[in-house]
Amino acid sequence: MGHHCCSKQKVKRGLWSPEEDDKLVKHITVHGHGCWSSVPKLAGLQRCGKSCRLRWINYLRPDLKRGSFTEQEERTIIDVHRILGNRWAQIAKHLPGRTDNEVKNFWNSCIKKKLIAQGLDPNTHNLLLSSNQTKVLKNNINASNSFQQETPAFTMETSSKTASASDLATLLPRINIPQYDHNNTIQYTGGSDQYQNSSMLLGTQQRISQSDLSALGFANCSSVESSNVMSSSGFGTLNESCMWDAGGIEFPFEQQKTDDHIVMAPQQEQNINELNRSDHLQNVGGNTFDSTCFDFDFVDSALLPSGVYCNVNSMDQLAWD
DNA sequence: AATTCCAGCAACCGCTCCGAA
DNA sequence: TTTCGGAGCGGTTGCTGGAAT
Repeated sequence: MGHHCCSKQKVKRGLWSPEEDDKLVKHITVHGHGCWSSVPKLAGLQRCGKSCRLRWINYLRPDLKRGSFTEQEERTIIDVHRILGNRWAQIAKHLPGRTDNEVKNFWNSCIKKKLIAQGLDPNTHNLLLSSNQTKVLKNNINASNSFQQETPAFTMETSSKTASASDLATLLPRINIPQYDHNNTIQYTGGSDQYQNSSMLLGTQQRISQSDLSALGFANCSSVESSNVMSSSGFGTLNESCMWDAGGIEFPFEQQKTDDHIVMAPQQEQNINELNRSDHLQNVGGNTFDSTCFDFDFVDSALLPSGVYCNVNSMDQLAWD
């Protein structure tokens, strides 16, 4: 059974030969792909258009990055996946030179297992807290003042302790994403428990209370300093000058201006223009960026029509949507 | 050395979305 | 408004090569 598009044609399936690759590359280099369904005929291939498209996108495209994933890329995948779920194409957009197929395979073959080994649910990224696991976790914490998981997905630096952010994931509803106030400084607000707070709120700074931490078993941890916050993109730090430091997680800011595929809805464009005019987006975490290097697919879940970040985390927002 | 097992990866399948007619 | 075809996406399959027995 072939594809719908080629059910009437006699097409070859399975692995591509170097000769076929060569024909496809030559054809696309000279003519572009145009309509994929016509590519095989024009290129002299006994393949269906769909197969040609996949071969080009996943293997033959000249801008593909080869080799294994870096730690930075791995962190990015985990981080974006936590927000977007199995939307591999969207995730791949944060990794220049990587394809959705590549990311998906890497997730299934590597990251998923790593997360499970850390006691994390790869779907929700929350702790798999069976009573036994909770017990083990608490024992580990009590056994060492400096609790640190092996190869944690993220870390959250406190004044003296480092805890896996994933372990704190259940605190999510209590922790807030940073936002920009009228003075162009980042604030984060109290309680995202609900959407009534979701419009243009600029609340007071908060600490993660000792009781919150204790509830998770972090009995020996000091309460998290106000300068440490978790955003929709994971954990980060507000440095002394109130600049957001994503702790190496840079994906929203790495998007290059060459991303000419970005298409904004008129409302989004207006929002971004407003942000630019009011200099809301400036040199955050040492990464200078503007609207053209920002991933709108990613931020639109956190961007209100008013053009102001709200304190609804992206997961909430996605669920809301 | 032969066989089995398994992880990683490339490719396929089937579905949805979107735009044109 | 409906239909149809192309493109894109996520899930799944199956092949391959290396490790284990």
